[in-house]
Amino acid sequence: MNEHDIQGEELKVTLPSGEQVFAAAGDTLFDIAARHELAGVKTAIAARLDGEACDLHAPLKRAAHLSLIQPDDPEALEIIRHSTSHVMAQAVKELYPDAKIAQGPATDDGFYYDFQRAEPFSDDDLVKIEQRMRKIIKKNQRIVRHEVSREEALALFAEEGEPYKRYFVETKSGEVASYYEQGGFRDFCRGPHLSSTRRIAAFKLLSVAGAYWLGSEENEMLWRIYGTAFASQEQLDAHLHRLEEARRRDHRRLGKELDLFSLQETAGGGLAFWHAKGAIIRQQIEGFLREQLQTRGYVQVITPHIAKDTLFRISGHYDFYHENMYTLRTADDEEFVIKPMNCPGHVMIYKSGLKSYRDLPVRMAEFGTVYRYERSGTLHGLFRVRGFTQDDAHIFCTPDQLLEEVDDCLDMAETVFNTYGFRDVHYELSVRDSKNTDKYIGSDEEWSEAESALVKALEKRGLPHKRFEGEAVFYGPKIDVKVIDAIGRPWQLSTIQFDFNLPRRFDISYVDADGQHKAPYMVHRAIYGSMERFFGILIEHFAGAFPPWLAPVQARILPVSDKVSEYGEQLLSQLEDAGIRSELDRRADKIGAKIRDAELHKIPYMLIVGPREAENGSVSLRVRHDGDQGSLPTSEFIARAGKAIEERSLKG
RNA sequence: GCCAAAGUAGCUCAGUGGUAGAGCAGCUGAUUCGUAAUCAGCAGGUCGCCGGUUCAAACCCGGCCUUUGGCUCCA
Repeated sequence: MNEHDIQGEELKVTLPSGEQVFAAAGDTLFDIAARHELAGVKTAIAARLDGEACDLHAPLKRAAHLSLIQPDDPEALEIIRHSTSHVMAQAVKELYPDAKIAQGPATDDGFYYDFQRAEPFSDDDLVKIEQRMRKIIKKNQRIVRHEVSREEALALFAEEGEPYKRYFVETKSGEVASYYEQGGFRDFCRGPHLSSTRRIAAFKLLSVAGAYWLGSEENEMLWRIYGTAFASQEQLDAHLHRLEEARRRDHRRLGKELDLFSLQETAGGGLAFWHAKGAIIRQQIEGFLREQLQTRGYVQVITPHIAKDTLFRISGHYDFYHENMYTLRTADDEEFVIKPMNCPGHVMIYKSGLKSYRDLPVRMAEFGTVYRYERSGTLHGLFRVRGFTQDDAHIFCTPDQLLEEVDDCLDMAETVFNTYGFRDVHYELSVRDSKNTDKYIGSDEEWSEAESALVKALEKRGLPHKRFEGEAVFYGPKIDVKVIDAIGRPWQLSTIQFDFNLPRRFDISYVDADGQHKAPYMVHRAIYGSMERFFGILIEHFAGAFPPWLAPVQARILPVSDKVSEYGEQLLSQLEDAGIRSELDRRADKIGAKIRDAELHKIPYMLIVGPREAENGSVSLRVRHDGDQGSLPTSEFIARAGKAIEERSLKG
């Protein structure tokens, strides 16, 4: 901030090796690095001063630690992408001078830039813009940072006719505004950036979409162009390959192909129909969790789907959740609400009798189906629906039971995720904004007690977590759990969430050892979250190739010819008796075709039978993806498959 | 909800104003076959819906419905 003109002054620079050298103030970081022959000067994307990324050609202003950011550094990607977005904006301005630039940040997996323009951008335009970008990159234009006063920046963008940029200068700039320039294109930007356009090694424009200015529906809609960039063509190709892989695994596509579920236009959007095969999977994932509930001391309850508005007026949902709720009016003019949440119902059950401290903790679970109105544009396969079933539970406990309860929730989540093969799990702790405690319900004591239970439970289990200040909802702190699927995508599944609001609103209590009525702590927790969404995630995680315990059809018998069809029928009933979900391929196809069909249906066990097997009561086992396993007695196969199913193992 | 794109057989998709097509799946028949596609035949469509233009519309125009990609992650 207060860097005075210190041109020429000798400043101490600490190199990554620990060596300390002197450099003149005003020397560029690149020159200093080059002079002292820092490793990778030529390949560096940017520099790092005291840990903070900055331009390679930024002038040295103070004594600092200096290091270089290389292309494989995670920070490098953000810089590469941000610079690519500027080049894209430059290309757009060159091709379509009437376009106004809005904003163009790097994102998690690429970048975008928003433009205002009378005409939308077409796919053909994207191709043209890409070509122009390549030209700009080839020209090796220097990307130069300028620092000017706020007023100069305002004047500059006024002159360029860029109202959106002016808005950003007005709202975001301090006394000094920085802008970057390359090839005559100027963009108000904090940086850092690449030193020249040539440094962009690999990029691709992906799509165009409408996006509201500042994300608000009140505002006009701008055109957003999405793209991505990487440090090398290989990395870009790998990324595009991942996108392709994600498309291949798309649960909407697999759901149709494997006859698992559908969404019916006639019934309305966002309502899932679980077909027979999908329903089998649902029963398995639900049954697994019910076993967990059983062993972990939960009670399982069932609450009504609709309730009088009164219930949701008490809970407060009627007021702050009204626009997401479906309501009904009866002939005798009573209002009913289709439940958007299970918690009020569970609180009513808790409240239905006097509770002693000896009754706590009460762990109340329900696969509760809720309906929430979502705007049509937000619906997305099974991931965003209007009707879904939560594996919901509410724990009512005393303050000294908190830690153990949170710990058990984490333990349950871990057990469950292991079973599905989610090895990589992230924990996120959201706490209140300590500077602004007014907007939260609950006492300071409750908040700190709850937070400490969450933190201690995580620490006790040795689970690293990220902490988000001010991210808690108004009624309590929470832990969100994210899992990483088979192709590296994160999904937020579980949540463990304190609620200081509902116990107050419903005025629930327990009688403590001292005879006093006290308010219990209340914790919401879900492991899968929504059964629909979790199902969608599982379909994509397994690419439809479910492990034996989940597979709707676990084994398919493939007779080599109808000479052994009788043996096939006999085998089918034998397997069914053993509790293995099986099918018999009675078609007159050749064995290769039957195998192909079974593989495409992703059936875990294929049992090929011919005269040899019929002779001695055996099967020739073929395991999905792994191929021929040779012959074995039927009883042995039943034992093997039975074990894999019983143990819920991921492999056959 | 808003913006863009799309909607043709169960599925994937051709079809730019003149008799609606292919592959796969399905059915029938032949083949009786040993680890990812045997051959032949048959059947299958109000071209999302409603209206308009035209001698004539899957195709052009308008409206609606649905789906898809998006809708402030540091300027």
